[in-house]
Amino acid sequence: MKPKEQLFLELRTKGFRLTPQRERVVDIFYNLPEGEHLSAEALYSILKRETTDISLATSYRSLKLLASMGVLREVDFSEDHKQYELVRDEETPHHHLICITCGLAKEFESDIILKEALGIANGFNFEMVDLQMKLYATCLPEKADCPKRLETAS
Amino acid sequence: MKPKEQLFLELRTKGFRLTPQRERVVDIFYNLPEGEHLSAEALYSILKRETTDISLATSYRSLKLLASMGVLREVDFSEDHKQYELVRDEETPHHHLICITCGLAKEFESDIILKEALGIANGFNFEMVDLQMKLYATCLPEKADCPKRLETAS
DNA sequence: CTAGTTGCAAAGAGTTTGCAAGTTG
DNA sequence: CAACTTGCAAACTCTTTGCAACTAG
Repeated sequence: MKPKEQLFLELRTKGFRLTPQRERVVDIFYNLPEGEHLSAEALYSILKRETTDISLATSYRSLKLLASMGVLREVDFSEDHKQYELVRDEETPHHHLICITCGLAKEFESDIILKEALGIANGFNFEMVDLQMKLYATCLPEKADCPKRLETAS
Repeated sequence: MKPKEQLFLELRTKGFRLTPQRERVVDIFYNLPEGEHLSAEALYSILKRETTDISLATSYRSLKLLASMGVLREVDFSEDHKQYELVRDEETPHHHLICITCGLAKEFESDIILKEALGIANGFNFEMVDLQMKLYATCLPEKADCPKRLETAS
């Protein structure tokens, strides 16, 4: 992703201000392991936990702002919470495998799917803008790398 | 999809009752062109328009009930409204191409995508349960079969 | 300084639920 | 009739917003 300094400059250029809250929000996302996502609530509680004074409203506002600047992307697989992830520059569209047992979401990419999707959009006379696939699954009993699975397996 | 009579029988078997409201809801979905979806609000206003006395709450409740029986499926591409579609029996997982200009959703299937998804789930040691792909797109200027596009095109 | 930002609490949108009255089987 | 459903309105959840106090540049 773009260096933080560049992002901060971009903020100012657009007439926005670099507040401590925004700085921390950016930090959190830049340090988030690739493939992880945060909701406004989750972001809020992380920030609360680590001294940073922030309100839930500001958490929501920062996410919206950063998403509108193309720094974050809204992804929606947890039904009721919108989640946000960092947009990384090298990136090709990626998809999510969501464990219906524990809710864990893993990312993956696929050229085959991408190519097929482009072709399909074309066939409908549409131009593809974004692609999101959600693959709901349960982990197999033998290889239980899903924490919840171990609990429920009797 | 399964014959209405069978569905009604199934209702009774499970201790549910066949109320006029439920009967109409089922009718509406059975007569809906393949690939169309309804939200609770939309269903409610269709039913209101055509004499059937129904409340919004019952509209929500019927959708939930029918979804829990596997008659309807929840699909979520319009951000804020949950939509429901009829589950048709012959069906393979299908996907949605969503026009970001007018919101129109077209359905499509793809063996290639299905096969790829199965393989990927397997690679993660997961068993695929459901697959939903959302392909966001705009229609191409030359072939504007999207109503809104014509308006906005200056 | 002054325009942008924050926190708070109130307002909104979509959905669910408690309850008394009404229906189905 | 008894159990299930309905309509209504109130409650809930997630998110947005108005406003006065605050702050970055």
